[in-house]
Amino acid sequence: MASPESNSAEASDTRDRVIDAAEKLFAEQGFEAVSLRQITAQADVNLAAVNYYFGSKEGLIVEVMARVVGPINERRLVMLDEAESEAGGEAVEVKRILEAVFLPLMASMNESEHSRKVMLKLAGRCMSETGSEMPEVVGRLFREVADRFCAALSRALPHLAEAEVYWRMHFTIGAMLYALNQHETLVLLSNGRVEADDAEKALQELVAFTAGGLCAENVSCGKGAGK
Amino acid sequence: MASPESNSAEASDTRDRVIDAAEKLFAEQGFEAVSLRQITAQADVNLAAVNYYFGSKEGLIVEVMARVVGPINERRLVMLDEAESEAGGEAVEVKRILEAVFLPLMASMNESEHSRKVMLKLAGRCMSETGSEMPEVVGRLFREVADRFCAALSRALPHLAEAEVYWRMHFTIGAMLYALNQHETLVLLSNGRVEADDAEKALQELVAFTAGGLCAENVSCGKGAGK
DNA sequence: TGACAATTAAAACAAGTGTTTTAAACGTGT
DNA sequence: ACACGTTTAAAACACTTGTTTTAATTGTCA
Repeated sequence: MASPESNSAEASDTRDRVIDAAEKLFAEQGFEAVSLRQITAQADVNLAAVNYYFGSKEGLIVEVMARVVGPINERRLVMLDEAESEAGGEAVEVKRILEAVFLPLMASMNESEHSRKVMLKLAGRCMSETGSEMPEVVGRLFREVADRFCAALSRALPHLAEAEVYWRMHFTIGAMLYALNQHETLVLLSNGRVEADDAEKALQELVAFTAGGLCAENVSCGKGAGK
Repeated sequence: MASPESNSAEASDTRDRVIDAAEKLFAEQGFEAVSLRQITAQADVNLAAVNYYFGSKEGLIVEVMARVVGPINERRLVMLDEAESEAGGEAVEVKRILEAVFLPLMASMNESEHSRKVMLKLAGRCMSETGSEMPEVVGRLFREVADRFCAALSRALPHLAEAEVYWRMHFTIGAMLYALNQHETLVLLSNGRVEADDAEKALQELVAFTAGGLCAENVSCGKGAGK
């Protein structure tokens, strides 16, 4: 009768193995595409363990996402705090805001060996899936960071109307997620001119592009202005 | 024995109804999430009709995608052709290249009444789904346009290395698709500061942002340059 | 009208899903 | 050593999926 979820301190071997396997498989194939039987087979664990430990498949998804995205968002807020206190009362410059968004994600990719592509695709997937495919609980994990960074951007870009800040922040997220999610597509499409696994370069390009987009005053650019 | 797919000229009522229903449902819920029973019920048609006319579910997906995305890509190429011939031998300016990418999509949203959100979500979905969820045939629909626009951008942005053009084009696509796919999220997140269904404004903001990103030389911007 | 093909309809199929149930094994504290 | 709660194991359940099969119906041309 007692729920196994209540004892959080005790480490169950099979419980962790389930989460590890789920993280890997979710990253590779998406939440819906992966079956509990795949997960439990990968974890070398009985099928019923998932419903025993997590209540349901959705419960497992929430657990996995929280473990992956929680630390990243924490570090994002820390970096933004640091930048804001360094700036005193002044607005933080756009470049630093963007780095506070991107760096923690990139860093967590380099932490563990296998986590590189896992985190990458998982993070990308977590927002490319819409509505019903994505438990609302997971969405809530991002609400706080989104609000904080929106406020910071508004201060850094006072020449933009409030709605424009939201638009551009939206585009920024899209650029980042698509870059993560479809990285292989880029490597393939560029015929090797873009190297795989060059996280350094990716971050550099991403910051350059999104900063340029966020700070843009108008669209006149390159060869002469429009007629 | 004869395959019904061979007679393309004849218009079968139920065949069209299946495609219409599938387009709507795929747009709302994604390719995998929609079952053939949902589609045939919506179309008021027998279940077996799908396999009869399209061979399989994947065959139906290809048909739907081709019908939606084909005309859009054709118009994109036409607009790029026009811009290039207008420019003579000169490079087309970035703003016009971007409009050639975005305008046909926006325009097709305003064509038919119901197609607004349908096309929107469908187009967004067509690239946010990765690998196995997306038949390779559909991906091929975009190969030609991608190559043409990459070449145009390379000419318009000669100061960028080739790899950088690919990176930034990638980010551009990401911004566009995310804007389409997660538009409701933006409306919600902005607390009404961003209005729904304002395609005009969306295009304007998208062009401004992506042009700024594509043309960016460096990331110094806003309040003072980085330390 | 009769025959033959194209189309629609209904039912069944085989496989896979998440979940639940029922037992067995394990570990721990008395 | 015994009993009790926790954890694993195996099977079954109820349901949905895409696909096939089998029949009935329709339409068209000779």
